[in-house]
Amino acid sequence: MRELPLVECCRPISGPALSPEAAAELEQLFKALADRHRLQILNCLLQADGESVCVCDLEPLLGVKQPTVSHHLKQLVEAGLLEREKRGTYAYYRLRLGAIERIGDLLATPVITRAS
Amino acid sequence: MRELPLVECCRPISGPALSPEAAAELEQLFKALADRHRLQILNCLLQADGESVCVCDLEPLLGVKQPTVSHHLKQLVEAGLLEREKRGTYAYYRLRLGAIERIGDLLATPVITRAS
DNA sequence: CCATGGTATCGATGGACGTCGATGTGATCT
DNA sequence: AGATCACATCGACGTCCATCGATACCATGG
Repeated sequence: MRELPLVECCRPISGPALSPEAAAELEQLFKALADRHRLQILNCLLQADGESVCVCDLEPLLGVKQPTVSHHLKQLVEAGLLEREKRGTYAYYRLRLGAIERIGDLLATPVITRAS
Repeated sequence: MRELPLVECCRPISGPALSPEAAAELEQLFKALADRHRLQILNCLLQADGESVCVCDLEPLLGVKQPTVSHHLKQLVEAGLLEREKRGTYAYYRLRLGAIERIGDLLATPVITRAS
């Protein structure tokens, strides 16, 4: 039979544990970041200093075909990280303000870390 | 034929663009975070305030079977986020110092963001 | 030394995801 | 209007991954 272990295990999870719903939400955000091509897109947009970038320029940078680029851009938009703007036949994408900072905040605040 | 677009697109990518290798490395880290159960494990360990937690206590918390818990813990160890310590028949896991902070740093430093 | 209990590993299965050719859509130009 | 170009969507294919039952491993207890 089990008695008290050497160290107190995961206490009754007092306080604001990460709820399954909140965990699923965070999961979605990190999934959007968990792809090398999407990371390169974000890096490119960050270097663009807030300016917009069109799809045609990302294709040679990433080394994938155009449908794949569009696919990744859509993922990032749906994750709330990018904004889309159409000018003529071109589609321009830019970072949503504070998107990256929001991620950093999530790691530094009670959402994932302890309560205090 | 293409002429100059309305806004200068992704400039010749001057400076420290995220290399494919660096992007792949970052991808691995975010993949480790892109799962609700692994996020709950991290949250639990953060609440444990640096103390260790054994597998048996995570099983009911996550609502998955023991092999699945071990699988996720292994993922987190391989990602460099957790450390494993065996005491008797129990296996205890704890956060590697500065693991979470390192993630935050990645988002705030030139690795992903612009050079300056 | 055998039984037991906690964990790790293996193998199979079902679902999610990245990729790209083909096609659709909408705007620009002649 | 027809042609062309940029981009989005669709459908299919291959691969990766989370999950869990079965089993192996290992330390402890009787």
